[in-house]
Amino acid sequence: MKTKSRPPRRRVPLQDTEATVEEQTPDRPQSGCGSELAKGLRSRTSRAAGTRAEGGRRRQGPGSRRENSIQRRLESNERERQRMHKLNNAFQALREVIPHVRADKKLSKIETLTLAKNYIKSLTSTILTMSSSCLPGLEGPEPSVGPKLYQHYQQQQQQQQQQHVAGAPMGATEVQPQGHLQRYSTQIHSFREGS
DNA sequence: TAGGCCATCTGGTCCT
DNA sequence: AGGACCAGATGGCCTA
Repeated sequence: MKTKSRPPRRRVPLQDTEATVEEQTPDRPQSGCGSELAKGLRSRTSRAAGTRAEGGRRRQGPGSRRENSIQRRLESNERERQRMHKLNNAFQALREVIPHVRADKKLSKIETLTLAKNYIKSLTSTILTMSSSCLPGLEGPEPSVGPKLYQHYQQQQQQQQQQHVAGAPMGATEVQPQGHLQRYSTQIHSFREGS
């Protein structure tokens, strides 16, 4: 297990591999895995760009098909990195809202997901216990109770909207316990819309 | 040193 | 066609 976070690894571009040594983190030499293409590319390009005046092949300059292919690959790698960074940010955000015993120890991804699932279950159970009298038909801590709870919330929202349209004023001092649910609802809708 | 965790690259597949 | 997503491979870092 880890006790401290690591600095992000630096990528080593497939092109100009040798020229980018200074990009590497000092205590974190480059991962060799992704460099296979770079190695092959380096050896091949050095041949192509080298002193081979003899022989038939025209030198692969910028704009060639292979150069374009490599460029696309590099762009794809960059997008993939960004995607993984976003995923990791989401994991971090999740870690920060999950209570766990050892706050000094960073949760792994699998621990984060497992704890989050259990946390949601326990919260759902708590809600049901506290409000079972007001939410008929939602008794019991069953796995599918989350969607039911949300369904009930939606019904409540519709009723409130109807009342509002009918002119029934919402009490000015009325407590709004659905703040988080409201956000949850908005988020679900935005996910559905792909935003 | 082994094992766990992670970042990154890569090629395939799906989706828009 | 191009981007998003996914899973496998690889290798580095850290801890027990």
